[in-house]
Amino acid sequence: MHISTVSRTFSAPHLVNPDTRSRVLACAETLGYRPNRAARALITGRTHNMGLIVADIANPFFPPLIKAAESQARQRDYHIFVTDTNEDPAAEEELVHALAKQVDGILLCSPRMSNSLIEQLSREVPLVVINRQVTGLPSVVMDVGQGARLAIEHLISLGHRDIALLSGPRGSWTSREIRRSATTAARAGNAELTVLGPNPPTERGGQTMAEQVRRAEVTAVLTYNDLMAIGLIEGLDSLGIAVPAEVSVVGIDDITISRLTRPKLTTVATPAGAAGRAAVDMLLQQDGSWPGRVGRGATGTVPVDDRRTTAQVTLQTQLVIRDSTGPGPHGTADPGGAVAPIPEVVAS
Amino acid sequence: MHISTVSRTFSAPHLVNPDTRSRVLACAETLGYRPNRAARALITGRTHNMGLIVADIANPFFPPLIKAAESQARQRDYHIFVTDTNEDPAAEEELVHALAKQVDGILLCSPRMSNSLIEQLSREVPLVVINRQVTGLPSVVMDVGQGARLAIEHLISLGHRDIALLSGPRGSWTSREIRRSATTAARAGNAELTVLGPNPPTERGGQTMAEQVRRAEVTAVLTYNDLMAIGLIEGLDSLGIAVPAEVSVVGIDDITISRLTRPKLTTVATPAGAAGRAAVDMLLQQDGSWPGRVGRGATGTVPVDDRRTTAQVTLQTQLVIRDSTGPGPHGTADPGGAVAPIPEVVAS
DNA sequence: CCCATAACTGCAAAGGTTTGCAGCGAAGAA
DNA sequence: TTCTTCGCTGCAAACCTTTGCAGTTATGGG
Repeated sequence: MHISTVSRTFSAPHLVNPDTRSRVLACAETLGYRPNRAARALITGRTHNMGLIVADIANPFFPPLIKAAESQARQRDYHIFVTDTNEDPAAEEELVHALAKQVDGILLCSPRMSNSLIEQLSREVPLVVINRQVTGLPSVVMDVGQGARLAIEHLISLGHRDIALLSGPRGSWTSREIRRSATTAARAGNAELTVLGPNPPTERGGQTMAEQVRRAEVTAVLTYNDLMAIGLIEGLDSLGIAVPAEVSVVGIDDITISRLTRPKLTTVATPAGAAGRAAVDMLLQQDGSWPGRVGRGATGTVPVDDRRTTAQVTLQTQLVIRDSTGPGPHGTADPGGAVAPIPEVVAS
Repeated sequence: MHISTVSRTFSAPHLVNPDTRSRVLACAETLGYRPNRAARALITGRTHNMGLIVADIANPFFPPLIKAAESQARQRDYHIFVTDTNEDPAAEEELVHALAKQVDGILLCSPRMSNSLIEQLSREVPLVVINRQVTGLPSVVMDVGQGARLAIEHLISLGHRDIALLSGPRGSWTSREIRRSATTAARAGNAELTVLGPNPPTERGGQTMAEQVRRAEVTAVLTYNDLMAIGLIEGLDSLGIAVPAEVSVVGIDDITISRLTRPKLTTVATPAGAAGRAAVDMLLQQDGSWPGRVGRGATGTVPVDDRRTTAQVTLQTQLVIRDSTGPGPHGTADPGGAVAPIPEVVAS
């Protein structure tokens, strides 16, 4: 019995006689043999792994995305390797290089690198970016612009005119998007928007800004994410400022705990799970157009414009009104009841 | 210039003439060449990757452990691939197999598999188990037994005599440990311990148990982890039962949010970061005794007793008293002030 | 009975790197 | 000068699969 027969029993079972096949399998069983995926990858050019690089695994925003991506990948017979960059752009680049040859593609989630660096890296390994738009690269973004607009409009309808925005980390596309959208929404509603930041996107980041929020003399705050909102509420609390009685706070993400803190957080829900699934599928689709075992191997790169599709998926967001927002100093402009839920929608 | 020279430039720079070396480097730069780690692994038998399998990445207990392990590994020039099993033992086994040939070893964190399966798998790839003890395998455990004892003693000192334990998932070594220790501690203090479970180790798992906790007519509850404690408090709240006025609740883990909920959670702090670092180091140490490129390759397995060291690291835990525990119906037996902090200690 | 076809199986090259061994020239020692 | 030694580089095998091609045997049609 030849090695190639063994190989075929595992990778193309229909090509081998059922008898032989079961003999091989029995033998493999007793020997504890399993095909070496690394060696297989060497020749097929397909590892059946994909990488997922996130900024901070401890941020509760990511786990649902990760889990959704993992289960989607599993269905497609792929495995996902997750790694964490500690919000460090340099670590991001290094990880892409390290993963490049061990995976068939990488999901870049909320990358902090520059656009040009991302484009450059995309010539080395297929990339899909999440929460960012890079020309020529497939991406899935959650429409935080719309979410920020809804949040600001909600605050304005509650009678708030002096609003602060706690922006996110430098290099975050999402943060820029929120800022842009919040600014225009505030202007449209005759409200003043004070931007405070950039800040680390963590609970601590929000907590330490409480003092500055007080000094800014605003009656409402929109934060880059829920973690900062929760931290801010905590910080305001220890300054003796009540939420929402004196200051209203809106977060973004709708992480699990935002339902568990007191007051429960008003926030913009982002469809993290859907984003993870969509990103996996986009990567798999793009992957088909990459050189498998053909091409120049290790040094083989692909001209950016050769890509079949550079689809952009946009996922809708949705305002969830809970207890951290209340009427502003000028009284409520309208009752501000619960906003009709907006269905999760995929556009391209 | 020969390929082997290029190879040496990257893997053994001191063996090549500085001039040649820089010429190679320059050339590699312009060509965008980087050594193919998969191919290298094929021959050296070392991938410089390690796997980390956790039960549920969305459980805030894991991220600090993951991050600590990652940074420790990075210092040792290793990368960590994290994967999630959704609390599913079958997924655990499958992942070990999938990872086996792509990593130099695997960290099994809170595995739900049977001991015998773990031992069997350990013949295929080096394994270190976290939060579990498996004979013959290196492991790092947090002393939750001690933690549970401290928690029960704390409750008893507050005057509680009827205490419930919300146990964790089936197959969890930690849960058995907690139960064992809590039982003896309760008996020693003349308290009655009612065990309720097994339960999914999530917020929902705690929330849905509120009704049963009420029926059990206890005045205090120890839960398998913080997530369940938070869920339980939520559930009791919606039943109109006040914490800690009517029922005291103690969690285990001291996850970040336990400081942010109201009331702030009394809990047993576990040194997750230290555990992650210790596990990485143990794996690296064990790794030295494994057959690299020698041995029978794909089918090569190692007799369990050939292991150099089967060290067991135990990390101390610590009770953190916050606001979710208060005096029981019989009054406080002692003032129950803050317990002196126990330093993080590594024993073997 | 012969030929075409089908169903398997064996052969060998390829994929990118590492590494023991041998070769080569230069420098130093005798 | 001749012999060692040293520093560097080239050669080729090996790692474990996959896969196109060719070979073998059995089967069915003419």
